Amino acid sequence: MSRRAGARTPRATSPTIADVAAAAKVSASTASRAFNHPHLLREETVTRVKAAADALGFRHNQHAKALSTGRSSALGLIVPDLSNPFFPPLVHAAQLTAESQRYSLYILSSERNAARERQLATVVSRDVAGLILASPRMSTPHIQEVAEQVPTVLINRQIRGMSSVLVSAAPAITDAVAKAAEHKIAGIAYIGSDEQWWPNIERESRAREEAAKRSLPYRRLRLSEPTYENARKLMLSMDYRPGELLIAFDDIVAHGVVDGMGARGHHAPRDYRVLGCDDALPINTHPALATVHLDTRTAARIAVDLLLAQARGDEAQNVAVTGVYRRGQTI
Amino acid sequence: MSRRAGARTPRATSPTIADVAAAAKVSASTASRAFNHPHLLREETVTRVKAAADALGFRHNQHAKALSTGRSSALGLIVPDLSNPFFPPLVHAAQLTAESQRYSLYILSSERNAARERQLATVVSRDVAGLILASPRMSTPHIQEVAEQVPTVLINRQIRGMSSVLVSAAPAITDAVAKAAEHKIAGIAYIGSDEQWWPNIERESRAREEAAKRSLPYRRLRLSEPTYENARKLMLSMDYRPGELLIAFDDIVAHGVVDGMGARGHHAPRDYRVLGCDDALPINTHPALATVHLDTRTAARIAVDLLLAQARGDEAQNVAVTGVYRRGQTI
DNA sequence: GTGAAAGCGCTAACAG
DNA sequence: CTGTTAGCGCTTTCAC
Repeated sequence: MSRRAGARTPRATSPTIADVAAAAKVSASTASRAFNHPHLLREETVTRVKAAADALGFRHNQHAKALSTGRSSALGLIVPDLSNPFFPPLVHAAQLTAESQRYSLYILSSERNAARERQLATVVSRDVAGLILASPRMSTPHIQEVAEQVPTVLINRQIRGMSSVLVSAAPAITDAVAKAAEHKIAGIAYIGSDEQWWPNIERESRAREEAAKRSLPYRRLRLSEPTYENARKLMLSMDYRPGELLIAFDDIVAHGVVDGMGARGHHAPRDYRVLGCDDALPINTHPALATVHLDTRTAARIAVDLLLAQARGDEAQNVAVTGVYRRGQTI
Repeated sequence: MSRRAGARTPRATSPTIADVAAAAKVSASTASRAFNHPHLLREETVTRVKAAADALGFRHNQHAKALSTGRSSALGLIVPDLSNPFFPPLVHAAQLTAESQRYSLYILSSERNAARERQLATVVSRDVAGLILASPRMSTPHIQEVAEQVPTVLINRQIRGMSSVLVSAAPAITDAVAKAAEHKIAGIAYIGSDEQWWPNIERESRAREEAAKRSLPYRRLRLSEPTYENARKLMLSMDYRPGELLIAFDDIVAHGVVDGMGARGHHAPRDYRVLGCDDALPINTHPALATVHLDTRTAARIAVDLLLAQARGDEAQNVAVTGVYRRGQTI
């Protein structure tokens, strides 16, 4: 690490709406109205004010605006882990949607930690017009506490009376199992963490149901955290059952499975079959992983829309966005 | 997509500092001082005010605070692309560092688009106490324009007079080439985009220099965008040179290289060698990729520190954080 | 040490 | 249609 000195930069002071008003020879309220209620003004006045604003490079002070109106023009989005490739596209879509409605978006990452999640939610709830909790791990009472402070929308979690968007993998898991069952499958295993967390529960339940439906042996293999390394190691030591369909929590786990099994000399789809989930990795692998494609961008858009609707007083709504089975060579 | 109606949630109204003051039987100014200048108060008064605040669940209204003091307690961080695994750890570390200094952090993603980057910077610059531009693609004059509005720190870019943190891969590339040169290498190729963008330039320059230093043939293979698919396709059609060392812009490109070459029947390190960069993928692959590990968390911490220092009036500084060569089976 | 009063930049009644 | 006035919640001189 090396350091080297440099110069300092002077700071300009931004024009206020009073400056704009003066330049346009109107009062501050008229200038304000030109932006917020232009229909109340003569068209010529609006034009003149906006021209003056442009000339001065005026931008609203959002803090003053929020203080005055009592509502912020920012939304908050709390995600468990930006490093999980599931979230960045969701975040990005949320940001674009928010912007298109002239809101900005606070993105916060909770490190998959319920306590920190709650802390972030509490702190930010004071300053935003609404909050989106993506796959939250907080307790239901804590979420309700937050929702009392600020309009809140859930992604991948359901709580009575609250808006939510579920990104559902279950139907696609059913499709994948049907596909796998075109060959002989000896049983089904679900590989994920033990968490009581909606995405995990939904996927595990469906895996179990599919096994029951087909009278296949079912088992659940547990990971302390659903990481590549944990999955790979688990495969190294686990009881190998030829012809089993392994349903992994996500693509990261699935790749750990493939590599761990490979190290033991077992290869999909010859010796076993494996399904991933999310379809969000920046690289492909060989053999191409069968997975579930989840449209998180749509989910994010809907979440923002529901949030804004709720902030306007609309009722809570529940929406499900359904993933689709995406073929690969591992089934 | 299915919808179902639900109930609405009532909203509580937050206590103000006046409420706290009343509860503690002091004036608003005293209550304020208890938080901002406790040393001016009797210890007992501070305790009493804070107790009252806790009892009421008081949280400062950041908008009012920012308006009153003229400075926000939020920082902004603009990254080109959250979906690139290089950035989430950086973002996360920046967030933690900011929080530890009682700042919150606005994260914005520019979609690798210079115009949008500028727009985001302009809009947010009005509302934050400082701005970090990570690997910006904006023109230098545009960056300077932003820096006139708000304290700004650059990551992976250098501009005279501005603070910057460079996450340098070059020394590690030199190490990697040395390692590869323990075997016979027939030449060096750099595979990246054509962009005049610091990370790309730094890596390409070093690759070229290493070739010159060893009197090896050098070539540059161009990608329109540095994606997995582009790299894979390029490998399919490119002029294959046995024993060449391929230095990829990042790990994503490197994996495209490995897969494209694999499809042509060429395998590293037997037929060619390949180096990636970033070491941030959530999965490993076989053969394990030789890469450059970049400590983006440290870089982010330093960036936040420099930013806060600059906001306090310190001079601009330049810091380099150096990546290290990480062994793999592809060299 | 503490309180009273003014003001940050903006919006929203209320007049006219 | 537009200006005047008051006030959002907080900090900060300035008195006491």
